[in-house]
Amino acid sequence: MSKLPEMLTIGQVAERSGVPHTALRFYEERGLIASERTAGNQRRYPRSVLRRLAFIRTAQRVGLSLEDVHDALATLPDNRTPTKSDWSRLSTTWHAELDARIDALIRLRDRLTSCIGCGCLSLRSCFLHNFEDEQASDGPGAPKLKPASEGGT
Amino acid sequence: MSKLPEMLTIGQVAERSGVPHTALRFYEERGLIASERTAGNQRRYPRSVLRRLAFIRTAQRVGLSLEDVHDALATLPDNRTPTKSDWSRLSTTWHAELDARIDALIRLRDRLTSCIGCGCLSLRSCFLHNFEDEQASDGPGAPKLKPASEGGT
DNA sequence: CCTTGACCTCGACCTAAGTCGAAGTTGTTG
DNA sequence: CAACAACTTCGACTTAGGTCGAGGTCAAGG
Repeated sequence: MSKLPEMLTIGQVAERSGVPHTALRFYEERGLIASERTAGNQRRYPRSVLRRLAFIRTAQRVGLSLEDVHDALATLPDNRTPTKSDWSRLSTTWHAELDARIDALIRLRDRLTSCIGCGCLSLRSCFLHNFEDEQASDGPGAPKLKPASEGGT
Repeated sequence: MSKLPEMLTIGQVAERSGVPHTALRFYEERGLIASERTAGNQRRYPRSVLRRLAFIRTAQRVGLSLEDVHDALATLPDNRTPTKSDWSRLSTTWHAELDARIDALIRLRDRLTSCIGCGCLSLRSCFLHNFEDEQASDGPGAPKLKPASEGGT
């Protein structure tokens, strides 16, 4: 272990993480990542930012908002590489979130499948037919329409 | 079964579906739903729009874009209540999509779990540690960042 | 007939998650 | 030290998915 540079420039981070430099500044503005500055005001990122970014991107891929991610990352320390227990704490939260999403997707898929498989030409008793009522029974005003992120507490 | 009204006003649809009337007009503009007009230019929706809306909202909940939904719904007939085979065709497509998403989520969850469970305090060999390299090996320029919709062909 | 509420269009505005370009500064290298 | 790539900020722009309000029309009841 000899030449691993301590701090990375924004360009290096962009290349290594696959995240555009514009997005990196954007994430920093949003408080998702942090950097130090050189005497000449240029950003220098610790290597740990790469792990943070991997986490952010992964979370996004599964449909979580940057705000959700921000909240989760807020539990990690800013100024040191996260320890196992830091990650563990975070992971536990996300595990539940992921479970919930997986569950919702599976239920949707299975209902769709069983409806189509059930042979009910009239669609009278099936999911697709009745779904409207389930929706309606949320009551008017209830669905405040955050379609892709019901996990955020 | 006597008094089911043939056509619904936008207000009725909004109430029954839980979708705000503003969104209904928006969806119509986007070609996701359709209406007829009265002599006085007011919208009248067939009851089947409720099923369409249920479908749209459900799809959104699992993270699909309105464009994806639009493409799917384009396979349904505009002018008659969809038959079983109409829905079946659509459902088949979505089944694959849902499977893919479920799979991605499960893999993420399990990797997260095994990392935390593995006891690797150094995080040296685990998912979170190595993930950055996976990301980087997509190559620069590869990730064009549609974080939540990699299913759209 | 007149009121009232539901409806119409249209354009402005909103959040999220960024991108793009201009104009100026830094850092590296011949 | 000059050149040039990489960096800086800032504001304008983008797409998706809508919301809001103004100003006008339609429909139903008294």
